[in-house]
Amino acid sequence: MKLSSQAQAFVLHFGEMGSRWGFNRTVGQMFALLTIHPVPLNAEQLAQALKISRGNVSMGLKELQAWRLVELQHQPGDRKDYFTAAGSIWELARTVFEERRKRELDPTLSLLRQLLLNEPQDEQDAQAQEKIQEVYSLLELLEEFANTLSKLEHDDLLKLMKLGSGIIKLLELKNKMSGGKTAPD
Amino acid sequence: MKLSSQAQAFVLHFGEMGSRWGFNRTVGQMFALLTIHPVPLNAEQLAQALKISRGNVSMGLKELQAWRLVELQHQPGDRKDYFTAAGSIWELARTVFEERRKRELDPTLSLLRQLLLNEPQDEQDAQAQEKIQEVYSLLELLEEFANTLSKLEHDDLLKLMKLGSGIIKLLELKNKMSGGKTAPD
DNA sequence: TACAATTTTCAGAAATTTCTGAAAGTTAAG
DNA sequence: CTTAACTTTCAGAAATTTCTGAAAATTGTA
Repeated sequence: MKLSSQAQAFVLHFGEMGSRWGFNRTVGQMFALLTIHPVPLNAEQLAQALKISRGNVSMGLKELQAWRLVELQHQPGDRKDYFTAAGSIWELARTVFEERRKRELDPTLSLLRQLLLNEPQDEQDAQAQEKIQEVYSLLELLEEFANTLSKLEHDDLLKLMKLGSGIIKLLELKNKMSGGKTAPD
Repeated sequence: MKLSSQAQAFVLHFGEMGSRWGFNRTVGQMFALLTIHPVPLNAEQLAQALKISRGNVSMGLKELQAWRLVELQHQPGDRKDYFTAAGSIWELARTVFEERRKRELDPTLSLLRQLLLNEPQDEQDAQAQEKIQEVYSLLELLEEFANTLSKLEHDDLLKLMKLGSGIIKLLELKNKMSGGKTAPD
């Protein structure tokens, strides 16, 4: 398990970025390594390549599985578990996007929904309630939009992302066609 | 500085979510409080309301200013600095979105660009290079898309986000207009 | 200029997160 | 059933992050 210098730099960087993306350094490194490495790796190999303990690898793999980012495989005649990144780069990106939406948006939506059920007790509460409603509406819209993007076919998503400022023209176009009313769901 | 029970819950929750959104607990709480509170607050009030030290408030405010999420104000005849959330909920959301793009995407794009300059030294390097190129292309596209969204007028953004699955029809429409050809569904 | 009000800094303390490695658990094969 | 190969767990150690509070710096006012 000798890493090419390119792979090495890639792996270390994803370790450092890890915390910004929702996991810790070693989990980030493991994910990067499994993504860039052409063939599946077992826990021993991961531990050796990243110079971390066997136990740490086990915990990291558990987390990556919870994120649905890695896939377990078996090699005939070998009892060890082998792992690879779960799918293409695009599929991985989608998965990260979806998991982050779940972790970053859902708990907040759920709490705010809860708070909005309470009857405001006084003027102060009522003011807070208003703000909470605003935040809730925005996050809900964001969640739905993220959902829509998640469900798009690869081709459509690509097209959309490549539109650039052309997106404005398209929105105008739509306005003309439908006379200004928003699409049904 | 007594918080309504609603505000209390809101603030505590944003503290807990803080780390997922890129800041720590107290910074998250401070942001939530400044967002939900109807009038500007000074450092002393923040410290008291959140039961944290004055020094911690100072550091937190510095960070929130780096994120461009709070605004400094002065009250006539009072030497203290007063702070509020920088703009409406929508403006704040945009700012968080942009800052996170900067922190989560830019450093990686920059590293990958760097790596792609290196001539692969061997077969292994070449394989890694290919993966790196794939990741780079995707993140670059994502960055551009995020940029496009950032620059949209509020109205257009709202329209886009509300499109739901209508977005597919719009993409088809665009296809027809520009003579592109893809099989209809 | 001197002073008092306020903010910032930062060394060390406290809290939290991550990591290790030995022990316990699991599983396939004989 | 037994054993050996492997994986998981988890208590405590190590590393990292966050927080405090006293001292230093800054700033407006007289």
